[in-house]
Amino acid sequence: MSDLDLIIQRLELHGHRITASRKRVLKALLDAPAHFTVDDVLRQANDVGRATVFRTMKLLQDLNVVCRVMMENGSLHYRLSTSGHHHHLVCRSCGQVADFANCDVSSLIDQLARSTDYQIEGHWLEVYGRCASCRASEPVVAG
Amino acid sequence: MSDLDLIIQRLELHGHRITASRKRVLKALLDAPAHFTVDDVLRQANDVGRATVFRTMKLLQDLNVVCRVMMENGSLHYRLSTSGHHHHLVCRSCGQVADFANCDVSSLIDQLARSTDYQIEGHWLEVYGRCASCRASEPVVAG
DNA sequence: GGTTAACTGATACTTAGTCTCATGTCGGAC
DNA sequence: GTCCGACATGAGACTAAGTATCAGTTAACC
Repeated sequence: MSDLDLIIQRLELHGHRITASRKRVLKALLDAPAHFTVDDVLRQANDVGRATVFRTMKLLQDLNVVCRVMMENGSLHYRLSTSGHHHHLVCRSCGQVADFANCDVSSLIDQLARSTDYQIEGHWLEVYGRCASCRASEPVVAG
Repeated sequence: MSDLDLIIQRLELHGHRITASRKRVLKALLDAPAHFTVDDVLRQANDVGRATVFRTMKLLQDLNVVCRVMMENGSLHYRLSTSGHHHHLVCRSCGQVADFANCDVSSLIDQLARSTDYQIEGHWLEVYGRCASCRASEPVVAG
């Protein structure tokens, strides 16, 4: 079963219709590079209306088909979502994104819950750095 | 020395001019509640131009006078910045924001650096939950 | 094939922020 | 004290990202 079929199945399972526009958006996503903007999808699936692309992206977020990556400049990118809860490690130089799921924030969370009297229910973590290949090609400035 | 004077000093120190518009923006910030949007500042300092308010807010970010808080709905709020590096704990019910600086993400960072071959240079963490008073007034639904 | 609720797309609108450029003004030099 | 240039301002046009509206279309179930 292809990735496309799997996503379609998930849509059906949640009572959403499989329409031509949705299929076109899905194909655009699956053909896209590792991360992309809504605008990239609009250009790729250029016969699908703007509003529909936005609606579809939101739907796919709700179904955990895609997730959002906050780039360091504040712009939002999207990415096919592999696992459930995970975070992103974004390369400042080339923009490459790596996922990580071993999110060891739980001890911090426990500590916070005790010290602040908040009941902690969620968190959003993005990590920025430079990937191996960028480090190799742009040697660190002596300091 | 007042908070206003301290900020003005910091502006001067970095070679920025102290203008009437900047002072009006600063007063609006200091009078504002714990967190606010650029729009709130615009309304408060309503004789200062839109572009100037945005420019001033950016300048104050660069000088670490204010910091940005990402609300869970994706909208950006601002907040007078107390310490240096810190994170926010946002109440989902009332929007109250608490700072925390004991950011114990370093072990996670070390772990990530080893496993991913990225050189980690920064991170952005926001934590969401419910504050003590909201928990008291809205008892948890049985489940 | 008919029905209908869900979906679509054109378009107008909103929000958040940037760009441009003519005009204004801070503050150091004299 | 006033001169002057670089810095700052504000009006308004523009951009980007997303939402709202609504008449028309269509998938899915019978």
